[in-house]
Amino acid sequence: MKMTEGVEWTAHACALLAALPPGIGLPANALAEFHALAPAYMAKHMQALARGGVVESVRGAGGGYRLARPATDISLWDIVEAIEGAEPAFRCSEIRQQGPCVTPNGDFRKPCEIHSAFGKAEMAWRAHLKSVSLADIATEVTRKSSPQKRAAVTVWLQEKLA
Amino acid sequence: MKMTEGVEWTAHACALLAALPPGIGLPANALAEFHALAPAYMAKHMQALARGGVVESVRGAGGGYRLARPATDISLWDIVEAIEGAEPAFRCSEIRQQGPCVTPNGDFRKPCEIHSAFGKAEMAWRAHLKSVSLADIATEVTRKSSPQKRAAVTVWLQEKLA
DNA sequence: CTATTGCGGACATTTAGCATCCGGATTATA
DNA sequence: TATAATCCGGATGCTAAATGTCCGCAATAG
Ligand code: FES
Ligand code: FES
Repeated sequence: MKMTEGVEWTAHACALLAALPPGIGLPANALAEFHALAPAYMAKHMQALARGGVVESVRGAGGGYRLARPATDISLWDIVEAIEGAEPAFRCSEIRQQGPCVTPNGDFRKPCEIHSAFGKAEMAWRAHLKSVSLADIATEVTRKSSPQKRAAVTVWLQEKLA
Repeated sequence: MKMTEGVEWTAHACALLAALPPGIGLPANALAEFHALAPAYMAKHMQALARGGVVESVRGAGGGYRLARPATDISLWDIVEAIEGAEPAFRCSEIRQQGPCVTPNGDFRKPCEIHSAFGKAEMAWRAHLKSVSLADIATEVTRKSSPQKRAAVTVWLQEKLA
């Protein structure tokens, strides 16, 4: 039950993009640099985000990644889905259909109780992630950060966007 | 984000134990046989359940595993915790403390928004699993199974408990 | 004493995650 | 038009974890 590191990486990257003026983006290299992450691997993750429709890519000089939608319309679940896929963590291999006591006319149309319990738990998890938007996160992070921090970020951004 | 197969294996094994008369158990071999699972690996998982306090082990001839508590007091989360551990799936490596814009007096006592959002989602997931007991599952499974199936299980159990 | 059973460690195999690199395509800019 | 910046997808290697087996030891019932 471990989530890929890439989720933390890309969630923070998206939070940074969400703090930018709408339509403005950053190249993958800059997004990696901002959190001191491996640039090549970050690039891979950003490609996955683009395939998942969370960000848009702009190729060529001056290009980069920007949010594909307003930050209010992007949830943490969208990011998880793009990076990890939509497969449930609990994978049922229908072991109830195996063994010495399976009856030939066994009725397996009804879902397994265990399977559905885990399914519902996972839906609760997803629902919570869907309820948190990038805008929520970006505003909270900005509100909580010190003036020095904000200034440092502004300077860095001006250099990167120049 | 994948859960170990062992959770499905042991959850079904515990459901079987919950259907037995209180205090009665089965050896790991029988639990594996019932769902046609790899006996040696099932034994490993049952040891983990015992370490986690979900089942009790009885050594020696005629021994085996039985539930450590009434089935109403054992939840699916107890099983997940015993097999997978209590570590959250989302592991924050505090990447916000890295990069060119971190201020020396950065205040990282406040939790990261992203981190806490994932933490809350995971708590919702656990809460749902904690709300489902083995007794719930065992009664539902028994209720839904056909008379032939119940008869086959009874015969098999008599052979194993003899 | 012997057969049964759980316990823990060692070990091998397979799979998934982490990370890098490269060639090709696209585009702004000089 | 030439050049540099940038994304894209695939190939590749490395590491960690999950999967699965085996063995010797300890406990216990008969
Ligand atoms: S058969 Fe897969 S969870 Fe029950
Ligand atoms: S620093 Fe780890 S989730 Fe924000």
